[in-house]
Amino acid sequence: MHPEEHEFLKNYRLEDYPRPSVTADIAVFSLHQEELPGYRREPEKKLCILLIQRGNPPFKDCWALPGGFLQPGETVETCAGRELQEETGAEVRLLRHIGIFSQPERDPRGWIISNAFLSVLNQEKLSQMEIQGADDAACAKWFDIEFTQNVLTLRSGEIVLTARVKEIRNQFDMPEFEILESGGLAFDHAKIIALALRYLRQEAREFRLIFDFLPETFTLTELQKTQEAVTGEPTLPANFRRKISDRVAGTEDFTEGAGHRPARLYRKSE
Amino acid sequence: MHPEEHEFLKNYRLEDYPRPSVTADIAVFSLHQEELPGYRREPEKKLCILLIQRGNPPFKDCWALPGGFLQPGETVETCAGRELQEETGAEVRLLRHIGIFSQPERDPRGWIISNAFLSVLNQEKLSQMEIQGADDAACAKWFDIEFTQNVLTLRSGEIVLTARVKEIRNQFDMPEFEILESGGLAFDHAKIIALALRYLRQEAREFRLIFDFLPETFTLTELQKTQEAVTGEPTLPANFRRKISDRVAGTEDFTEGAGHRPARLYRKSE
DNA sequence: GCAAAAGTGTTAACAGTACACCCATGT
DNA sequence: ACATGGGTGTACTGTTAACACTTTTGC
Repeated sequence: MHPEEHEFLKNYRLEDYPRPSVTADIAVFSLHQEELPGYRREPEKKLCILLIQRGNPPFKDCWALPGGFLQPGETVETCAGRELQEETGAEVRLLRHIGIFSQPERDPRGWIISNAFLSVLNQEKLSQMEIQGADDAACAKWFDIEFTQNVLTLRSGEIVLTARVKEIRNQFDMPEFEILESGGLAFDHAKIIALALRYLRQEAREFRLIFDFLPETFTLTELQKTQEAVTGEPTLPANFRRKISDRVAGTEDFTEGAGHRPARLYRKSE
Repeated sequence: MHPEEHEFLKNYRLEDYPRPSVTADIAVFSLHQEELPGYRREPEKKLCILLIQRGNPPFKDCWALPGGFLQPGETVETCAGRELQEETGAEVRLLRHIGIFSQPERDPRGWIISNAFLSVLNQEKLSQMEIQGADDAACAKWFDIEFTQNVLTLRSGEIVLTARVKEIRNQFDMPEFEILESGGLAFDHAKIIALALRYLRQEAREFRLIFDFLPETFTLTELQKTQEAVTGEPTLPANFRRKISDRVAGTEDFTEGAGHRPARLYRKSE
């Protein structure tokens, strides 16, 4: 650095200008298995999302996405990874930045802008996982997701959260969701969830991100059911197999004891 | 709001925690016409980007994307729109958020995180436009863009800026560009430009964002040449016309005096 | 006439859809 | 035996790429 530059920087005071607080909020998706009657039947897979019940105002007792404040020395990605790891105890392998939410009045505490991330947790880890209580001892739960005709429904046992949204374009033609009605969800998190879900579904239709729900090796039917659970659209098995064929590599292992012909196990290729 | 919540908020001090400065930086693209010899020839279109020469340290005299600090009461989108409008004098109709850059050491002035945006300026306005000097009286120029084999070359008259980059995935599998070499570009702006360009090309291949380079009505050949200039890939006219046919609506107007058969003018449909 | 762009038609290759069919297994 | 998922083949349809060809203008 030139001496001139050094001199300039010494006199430069970022603190003289107002600054916002910055957070990372993460929409973490996973799959929830539901056993079906009949010893041969494959369990049904359902898409679910992790939410945390707020222990403090604002939006006390409402449900919110896991997340937290950006700290000095970290990037927004590492912040998202750290917060999620603290919350779930699981290693975070995948993040996607899906938007930034900076409406001035979005948080009653003041000027707080949120980086929204998408993540996917391996189903295997999910079942082993003990969800850690957050720092403020609030409780965390996985909610099954339904999202049709602009109505988002989240269910966890007795708890049912719903939100009605509308897909719009802002003044700069950017795609956004507007909240028409929201019950039980904190802040603008219904918007974030809707956006994350739209992103995830788009990716899953193009055979991306679906591998991250499953263990290292899997059967093609498991992979297909995963795609169907995420997108909400059924596929014909024969066609799915052909389209996926150059994205997977077969192993020499097969499933056993399933009451039907053994299935070859595959892994992601490339 | 409950009285309890109100009480809590009164005692809550966001200022007690460290906060970063937040900026919006915009990669604005447009087309630059180049006349060709022969009275019948269509002028060649070249993709270009607006850069501003920094008048102050850090990176004094280097070239940077237009942008500025987020101010209280605005969203990052309106900040980007405002900064760009101040810089170019033109109305900003389109923005896309393409990423957030928050490496702690990215700006020597301190903790500054940047929201990267993509925008497109109508070619018509570009030719009328007098580029305004920035507040710090630095100069702004349009640079022609080349980006092949991971080498980014920006040219404006005598000035040539080059950067060598590499597309990588970070620890969370997020796509990123790493700067291997960068001459004359400030901060990490080579990364941002590479990411914006990749995004723009992807969109243009799928017939999006290309309309924003042109006036309300245009000929199909102009639209095709626009797509080719952006993606860097040639197309066969007959095939282009078929694929675009349901995204445009024909008008009753035709071009005149071009030295060849008149072309129908179209507008974007839907 | 001629060069340039405007615009239409044709074909072969390819990808996507729907469906029929056989295989292998545990109870 | 049979229900269930594993897996292959095939006919049909729509999309895409490549190329040939005609039209219309200004000089």
